[in-house]
Parts: sequence; structure tokens; C-alpha cells
Amino acid sequence: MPARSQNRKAPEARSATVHQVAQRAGVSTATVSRVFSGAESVRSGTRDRVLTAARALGYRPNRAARSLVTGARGAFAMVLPDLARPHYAALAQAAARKAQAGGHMLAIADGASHPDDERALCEDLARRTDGLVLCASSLHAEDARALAATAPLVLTHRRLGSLPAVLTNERVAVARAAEHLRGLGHRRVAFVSAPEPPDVARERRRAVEDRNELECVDLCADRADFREGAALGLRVREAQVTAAVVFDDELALGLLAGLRDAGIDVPGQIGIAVVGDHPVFRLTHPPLTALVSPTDEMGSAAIELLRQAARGGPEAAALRTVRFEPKLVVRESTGPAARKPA
Amino acid sequence: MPARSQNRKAPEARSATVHQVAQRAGVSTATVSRVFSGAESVRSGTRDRVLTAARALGYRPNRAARSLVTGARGAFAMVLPDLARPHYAALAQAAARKAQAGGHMLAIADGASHPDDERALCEDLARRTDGLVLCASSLHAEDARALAATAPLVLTHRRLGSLPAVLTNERVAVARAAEHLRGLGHRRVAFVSAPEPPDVARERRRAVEDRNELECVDLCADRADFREGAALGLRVREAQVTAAVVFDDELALGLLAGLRDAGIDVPGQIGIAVVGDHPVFRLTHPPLTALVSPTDEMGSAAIELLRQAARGGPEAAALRTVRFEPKLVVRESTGPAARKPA
DNA sequence: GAGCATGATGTAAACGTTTACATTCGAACC
DNA sequence: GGTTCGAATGTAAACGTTTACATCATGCTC
Repeated sequence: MPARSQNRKAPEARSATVHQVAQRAGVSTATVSRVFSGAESVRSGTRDRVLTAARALGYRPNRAARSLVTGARGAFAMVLPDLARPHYAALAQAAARKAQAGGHMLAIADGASHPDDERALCEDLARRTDGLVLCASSLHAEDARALAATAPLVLTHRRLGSLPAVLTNERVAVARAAEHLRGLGHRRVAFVSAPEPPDVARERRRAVEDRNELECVDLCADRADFREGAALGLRVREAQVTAAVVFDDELALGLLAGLRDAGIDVPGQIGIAVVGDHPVFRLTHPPLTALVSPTDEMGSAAIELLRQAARGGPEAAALRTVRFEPKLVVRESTGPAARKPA
Repeated sequence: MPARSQNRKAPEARSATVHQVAQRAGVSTATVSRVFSGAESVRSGTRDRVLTAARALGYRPNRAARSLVTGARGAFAMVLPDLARPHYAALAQAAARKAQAGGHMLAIADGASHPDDERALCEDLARRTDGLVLCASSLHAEDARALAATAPLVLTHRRLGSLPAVLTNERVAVARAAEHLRGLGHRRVAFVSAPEPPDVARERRRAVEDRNELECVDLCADRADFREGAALGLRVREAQVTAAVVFDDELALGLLAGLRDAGIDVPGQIGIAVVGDHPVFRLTHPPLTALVSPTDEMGSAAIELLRQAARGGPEAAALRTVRFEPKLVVRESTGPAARKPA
């Protein structure tokens, strides 16, 4: 049931129209339209007359009318799992700014907990906007494909068929983390993550296996949140490792708390490196070593990709993937490997 | 220069129209419209025929066309200073969900650093949406008034004339903080804040003065960020207080870091209580005592107010202010007052 | 000076709804 | 069996743009 305004706008509330401007400037509506739509050729004298007439009347083109004929809606939407997580907030912030700079609005839709909810949500959004950025989407592959036929789509944190996507280079992340730990003398480390889209998991696994200089233990939390992370403390200890690489912010914060509660010294007994970013990493005790991706650039890139996809039409949304390389920020949660595992 | 799609949508890309549905169902377009617009009276038999015809054709009403005639745009916008701050992210999250539940989109616009930028931004948004939520807006009073004549407006974190607003009850916050500290034996405390809209500052001052059982020292940071907070450490020490009440998340985190760097024990020598909320408060060292407002409810309330204002028309946006009372969450950054100030 | 590009402008038909207003159709009433 | 009345439906005019297509100057070439 769509919310609708009961009362038709009072006539004075509505802005002037092309007709009024045209009349005042002594030209046709077509010319006015051309002036305001940009590129078309109109003599500079006429343009000026139109512009001053428009200014005098306080004219601003009516978006709805324009939409009706062009089909462009002047907005994008970003669908994300949880805006309360700083990483997504930062992504949304960057995307909003980029969209804004291009004259688009960015609608945010958060909390698509269930794949079916998300599908319905996206279908709706697809009709109201010019394209969607799906962050860490839970959509089924076939639903995503169907949706992509409807509206331009860009994914983040996940690959899906040949849809455009912005990703962090997991392989590089793993490599950097491994290199860092290896350099500190670690030989056996835990890789901690939450369940993730198959493509990401696969890529990470491959990256881990490629690097055979480290002995790896996989640990998988049920969910990517603080509590689960904290609960993981024991399992990490039992894994007989000297360090853990954690693939989620919250999980890492939880793990840190969990280890400290269990009386395990970080980094003395177990080191922690996080793949991710969170403003708090520098404030924790100890501050967390992290592999941070350029969130701002990623948000911006998502919009850029979306704009390209929108311009090319839905079908031209060919595979165009942008990968960002995470940067190693060494803080105090990693140090020389303990002589023997905790 | 608005971004526009170059290519007119292919005919098959567009959805079915009322006409096609009407024809298939053997009714007039008016009837179809009535079925989809909700309330109007249409016999259940006809409604069913329309509905099945619509389903068969995959019909979905065209928003732009509807907007054109009704004037409703089906979206709200939220303007906020910095989405990267968890407090605003949470607000946006709640607002987005609430808007979504009512069939609206929520556009976010962030980074209106300068009052003039913000004005231009808001003017644009006012024309694209059904109403604006302005969070901690930097708008000049007269600009805000002018804007309010244009579109429904709801403010948060600030009062402005008689515009609807959602606020935290500063007086209660101050009272609770004072009470808490007083109970722990504190007699002289610092009140730390960043420059703020005059109304908030005034209200806070009054609240502080009302409570004469505490000796108060006002400290004002140049900006509300971590760095400034950290720099404040010295000034707090010099103020000869046993505790500080900080009116901003980032500022508080900074102050905590600053004090610890200066070797001052928290809460042993100086206690800290924050008016605000941040998921990290529970993770810092020590965890921070805070007066938290129900951010979710505030975001939700903002949308609710906006919806009311939108329904009533711009002029009916009478004073309707919702105040939320912060709740005291005692953690470890406050304790018994030191014998003598740091 | 006729013919012809070329570029600027005008005309008018969409775009897909909603909604006053008119019409129809029964039923209820006298 | 005509009125009357109300509910259900139809008719058609907006809503404010954009944009094919037609028109019209204007200057250029031969």
C-alpha cells in the first residue's frame, strides 16, 4: 500500500513550467527544454533570454515529467546488510557523495536479512531508481540474474556471474597477511571467517593454499558478529596457533575481547591481524594490525560502474570488475611468534 | 548538469500500462487506476478481473507518471553531517527502515560541510523528495525557514523556530550525569563539548546551572573529533576536576586516549561520562560510562514526524517536538572521586 | 540568383497516471 | 411504474516534459 499525499498541491506551490518560461522568453517550449537539457544547439542569444526568463519565474524543471518521458529516474539505490557496521557506512558515505556529485540521489535500503526479502526489496528499488549497488548481497544467483535484466546492477564483496563488481583482492590480502606473519616467525596460523558467498570463500581458500609456507587452520564462526568472535577464543587456543587472521571486523573485535578475557596475551601468546577496517582498530587494546581496503574508493567505484552500466543499457552490463588491494597497517596486535602456542 | 540516459528505453523494457490492463480486463483506465490507488470504491468482482489482468501482463504502476499528477515523489531524504560517525549511521539505518516500511525510499546526503553547500543541497533535495530530515544541520535560521516553506522539514539534534524536531533531552542527560557523579563523591567536574547550535548550548547551560550541587567547569573543543579530544587531556587536568562529562562520542574517545597517554588513570584520577553512544564504548579501556539516547527510536520518530508534516501540507508543520530521554549506562570509566584532582 | 546544405527554432505527439465530472445501473421508495 | 438516490464505472482533461519531424532562415557554391 503506497503512501500517497491526500491533497493535490496548491497551484502556487508548483513551480513555473516550460510553457510559462517559453511565453515570457518569446520562444517555444522545445527551445526551453533544449536549454535545460544541455547539449542541444541553441543560439546563445536565445539561451540567455530563456535563462533570464526562467530565473525571473523561478523555474526549475519538473523531475517527474522528465522521468516520464526519458525513463531516467535520477537516483541510484544501495542495498546493504547492516548500515550500523562502519564498513558499510563508509561505503555508503562514499557512494552517496559520488552519486551526489553526478546529480543523482542515493537511496539506501538496509536490513535485507532474508534472501526473499532482499529480492522483493530490490525489485521495488529497481523500478524506482536507475540502478542498484548490492553490497554483500544474499540474493540467490538466479534472482540476481533476473534482476539484472530489469535494472543495472553492481555488486560489492561478491561476484555473481558476469555482473560488474567491486571487490577487495582477497588473494593479495592473504598474501600480505601471510608474509607479515611469516616475517615475524609465525609458522602455524588460524584463518577465521564467517560463512560467506561461495566465490569469496573459494578465492580465499585458493590464496591460502597457494602459500605453502604457512600451516593454516580454518575456523568458521556461525555469524560475523562480536559475540561469535568472543566465543571463538577457545577454539583458537585449541588450534595450537601463534596467530590468527580474521576476515571480519566484528569477529576480530570479539576475538580480541574473548582472548583477553581468557587471559591470553595479545600479541604475546597469539597475534591478531584483521582483513577489514574499523575506526576502532586504533583504539583497542592493543590496537589491531589490519589489512584495510580503500573503502572510499570502493564506494565511489561502485557508483562509477553503475553509471557506466546505466549508460550502456542493461544488456551491456558486461563483466567489469574492479579489485582493490588492501594495505597492511601494522599496529600492536601482531608481534614475534610465541615460542610455543598458547 | 543533470545526468541523463542517452537512449530512450526500448518499448519491451517498459512495463504494461493502465490502458493495456484496462483493455484486457474490459474496464476503463480509471477503474484500473482506482484499483491500484487503494481506497476508492470498486466492486470486488471488477477488482479481481483487474488484478488478474494486471498479473497476467506483469503490470506495475509507473511512479513517474503517478508523481506527475499527484505531486508525491515517494521518497524522503536525510541530510547528515557525517555518515561515518556511528551515531548518524544508526540514525540513518533506523530512518531507512521506517521509511521503507511505509513504502518510501530514503535518500541520504552527507557531507554538507558548509552552510551554503547544505542550503543548495537541501533545495535540490526538496524538489526531488516529499520531505527532509536535517540532522544536526548547519543551516542558517532564515534559510531553514525559507526551505520549510518549500518542503516538509524535520530537524534532529537542533531546534529551529517552530519546526518539528526530534531531540535528546539535554536537561535530563545533564541531570543524570550529575546525579551519578555526585553519588560517587565528585564535587567539581568538567563539561566538555564542541561548538554547537545555540539552542542546544543554551539548554545545556541552563541544565547545568540548575544543578547547583556540582561545581562545573566548561571546556570547549574546536571541533568534535578524536584529535581534539586527545588534545583536551591537558586542559582537563589543569581544570582540577575529578571527572568530565563529554558531549560527543569522538571527543570522549579522544579524551580517553589523551588522558591515558598523559599517564592519568581513568577512572582512578579522572572519571569520564559521555553523553552519546558508540558501539565501541564497551570495548575501550576502560569501557565508557555513557548516557545513551535511543538512536533507533529517534530515526524512526523523525520519519514519522516527516510523514505527518507531509500529510498536513507544508504550512501545517506545526511545532511538534519529540524528546528522548537518555539512559545511564554505567561502565568502568566512572568510579569514586579521587581524593584530590589529578 | 538558383540550389542546397546547415543550424536554429517551432509544432505537436507522446510518456502513463489520476481525477473531476458525467454517465449508467440498480434498488428502494412512494 | 416512475422517481430518486447512491454506488460503480466511464470519459477525457490535465500533469510538465522531451523529441521526432517539419519549417525556416542564412550563408555558401556554382
